[in-house]
Amino acid sequence: MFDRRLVAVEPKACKKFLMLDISESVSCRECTKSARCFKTLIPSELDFINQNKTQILYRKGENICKQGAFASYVLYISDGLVKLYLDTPHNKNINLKILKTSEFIGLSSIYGDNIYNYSTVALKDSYMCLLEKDSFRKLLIKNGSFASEIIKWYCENEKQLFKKIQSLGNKQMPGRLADTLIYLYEQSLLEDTLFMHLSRKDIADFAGLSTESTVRLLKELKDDKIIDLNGKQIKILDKEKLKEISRRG
Amino acid sequence: MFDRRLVAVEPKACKKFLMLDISESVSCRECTKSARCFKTLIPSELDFINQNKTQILYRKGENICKQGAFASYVLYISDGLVKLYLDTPHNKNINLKILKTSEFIGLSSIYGDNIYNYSTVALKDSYMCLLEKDSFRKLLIKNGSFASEIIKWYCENEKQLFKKIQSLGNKQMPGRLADTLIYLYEQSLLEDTLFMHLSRKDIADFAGLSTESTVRLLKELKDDKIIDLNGKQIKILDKEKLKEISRRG
DNA sequence: TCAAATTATTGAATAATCTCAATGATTTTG
DNA sequence: CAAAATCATTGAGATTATTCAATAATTTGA
Repeated sequence: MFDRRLVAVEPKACKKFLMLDISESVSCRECTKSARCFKTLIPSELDFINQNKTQILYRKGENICKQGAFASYVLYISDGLVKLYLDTPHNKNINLKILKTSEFIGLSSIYGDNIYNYSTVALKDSYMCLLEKDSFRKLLIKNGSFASEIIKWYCENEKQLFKKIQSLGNKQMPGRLADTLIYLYEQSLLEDTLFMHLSRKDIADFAGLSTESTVRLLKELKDDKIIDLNGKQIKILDKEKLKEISRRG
Repeated sequence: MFDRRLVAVEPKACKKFLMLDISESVSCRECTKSARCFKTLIPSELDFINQNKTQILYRKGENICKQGAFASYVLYISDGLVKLYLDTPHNKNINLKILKTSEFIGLSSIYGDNIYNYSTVALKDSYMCLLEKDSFRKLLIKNGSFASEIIKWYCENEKQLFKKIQSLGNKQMPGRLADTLIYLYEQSLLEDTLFMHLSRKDIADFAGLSTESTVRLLKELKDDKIIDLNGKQIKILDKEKLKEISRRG
């Protein structure tokens, strides 16, 4: 899976700590978890990235990046599960995405304000590669195919954000929750422990609802046999009906 | 400004018609309205774009692209003013952006689904360059600096969308309207006729409110001497207070 | 393992926002 | 220019969604 030769530093010193890579990490050439865009790189370019990266383990619950913080790296999930969200005061965040192995975090810091525009937190222990922004930038300029793959990512990303805006902007509670459940369910197909890592508040923050409203609606959906609730585990029994609810708004 | 050698075709035949370019349009090499990214192109690349573009005039009120429609071109505003919005049923759209001269429309169709993910409408008569997607793609691959400039655009774009999500997702009416007014006011500094082209419903659709709520809140802001209303014209008298309202949500 | 802390659930009251309907103002069109 | 159409404004009532408070269930940590 990933390089296991990692050692925890001061495991009891504080609740949230980093595991530092004290060994040679997997080189980019041999990495089996590489994103599609890396396929466009020639070996010397891969080596170049390899020389400008660090591997780190983030523990479950740790913030990987924090909205507003100085963005020194582009992060790449070499193996993990991450929640991406917009930070707001009053403990009412907006969850945007679940990120899984082989996805980037903080791409926009390459050319943006040099700060992260969102926060991310590890939903389970996650191994990350930290790539230097400068190196990344150099590669983009040198290799148009690589840059094109990044642009492809942005196209998809934009589409997702539009969907979110549509959902928040003119759907009512049932539609918003349906959108959320459909999204999370699809993610859970790729990462079957997903729901075990999500609280009701997490789901509420995805849908832009209060936790209480979310709980009530989930119960209704259960009573209508559209979903099945079993503790944190959620299963969709009638996806068509959910989609219909999503459509109606 | 732009090439005036344009002739209306069948001006009385239908309310909405295109003016077709029956002359040589301004070549990309000489164009003074070019986006920053075009500066990264060498003359032969500019000529290449030039050979693969068409110029068209869209009349005020005409749809330039329609969400869900087949996306054959990337559009570039050579001179104009455009509203970008998400189409929804029940006549309740979400306005996302005001686009002005030198901005792109439909960039994401380059690598996305081959359909537009949003609609755009000309707020005033607008001259557009239609660029072939294929040519655009070829340039991206060939010229990493060009691609990097496009990525820069995406970074900024993403930031704006996050802002929108924050606003819709956890601000109440006053905060959402304040965000909208601040945004539109800044745009109006660059295009002073802007407000004359916007109805109350347009403003409401930017803020994600009903038209009636928008009207009521605008009146309150006027009574509090935070803005000045004069028909369609809106002026901000106390930007700090508006920002405070935006912050409070 | 047990107590403390956190998370989930439920109901009732409250607040936010929208819809509908009516009227006035402005713009468009023949 | 006058009628028609569209847009702006206002109030009242209905709807949607949140908050607060209380309790139950689950998880965490010593």
